[in-house]
Amino acid sequence: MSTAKTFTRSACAVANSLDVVGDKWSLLVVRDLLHGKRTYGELADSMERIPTNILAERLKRLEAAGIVLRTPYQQHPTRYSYTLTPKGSALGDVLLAFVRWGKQHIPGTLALNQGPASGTSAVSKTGARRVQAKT
Amino acid sequence: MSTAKTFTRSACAVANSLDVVGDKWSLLVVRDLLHGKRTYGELADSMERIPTNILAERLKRLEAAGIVLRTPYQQHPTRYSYTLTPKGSALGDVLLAFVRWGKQHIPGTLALNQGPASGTSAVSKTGARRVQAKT
DNA sequence: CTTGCAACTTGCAAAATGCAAGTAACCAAG
DNA sequence: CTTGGTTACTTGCATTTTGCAAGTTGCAAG
Repeated sequence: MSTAKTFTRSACAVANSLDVVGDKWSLLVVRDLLHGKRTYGELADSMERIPTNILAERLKRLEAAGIVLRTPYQQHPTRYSYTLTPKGSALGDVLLAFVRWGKQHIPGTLALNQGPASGTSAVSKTGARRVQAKT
Repeated sequence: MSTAKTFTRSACAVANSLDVVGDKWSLLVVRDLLHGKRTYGELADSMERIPTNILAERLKRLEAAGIVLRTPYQQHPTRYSYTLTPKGSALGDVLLAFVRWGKQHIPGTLALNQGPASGTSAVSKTGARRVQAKT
């Protein structure tokens, strides 16, 4: 039998990848997890201010897809921490491709490059002028 | 003045890339254009059967974003052909990253690798059984 | 017993998606 | 000159997905 799924759209790897992470938020959550964020609250506090209901739903979907892992890190008020599985970390290459494309073709955008475990965090900018971060 | 846009969500290159191509269809259109499809009809006949209203809207958005170029290829009933700009072709790297990730982590998916201009078209498979490519 | 988190859930209004059908411009037959 | 075919879209909804705000739960501290 192997894993013979019936694909929703086609057998194309791109189409099926997009069915999992092809929306405006999923990859940003993965980005933040790669950056070392662990708790729901940290994820909700991202620059892009993801709505909390969307965050909750995405975490469930990503967990169901085997991309994130949810584990309790505290007992009494049971709280969970979110981390990436190997499958999730592998999306780093996709993120990288987006970063390179964005930096080269969307003036003013920048990238926070994360070191997988090292914690190195450099900022690189592109074209244009300074951009206002929110106060 | 340069190109000082106000970003909708943040200055992050990933976030802004996703604002342009972060949906389930845009990158599939780019994929097909990389594969050499040129006309509206050819694009509409993709494996994934994109609804025509969505295709029309995406082509407009991608054109507005400087990713595709619309040029008339015939006069009397004026018909247009769609091609990728350099900015659009550069998305090939993102597509490639998705292909690699999908092939490695979504069993059964496959990739039609396109040669940018060479027309070489090899098929590589992952896991599962053989899948029918279009004739 | 009232606050104050942290982590979600719920209630809609608004926007995006998808399916089916319709339209427009032109050509070729009958 | 009327019918039919082709290509490229547009239009009309029904359904689904967003997004904003506010509410809920578990527990600890004052």
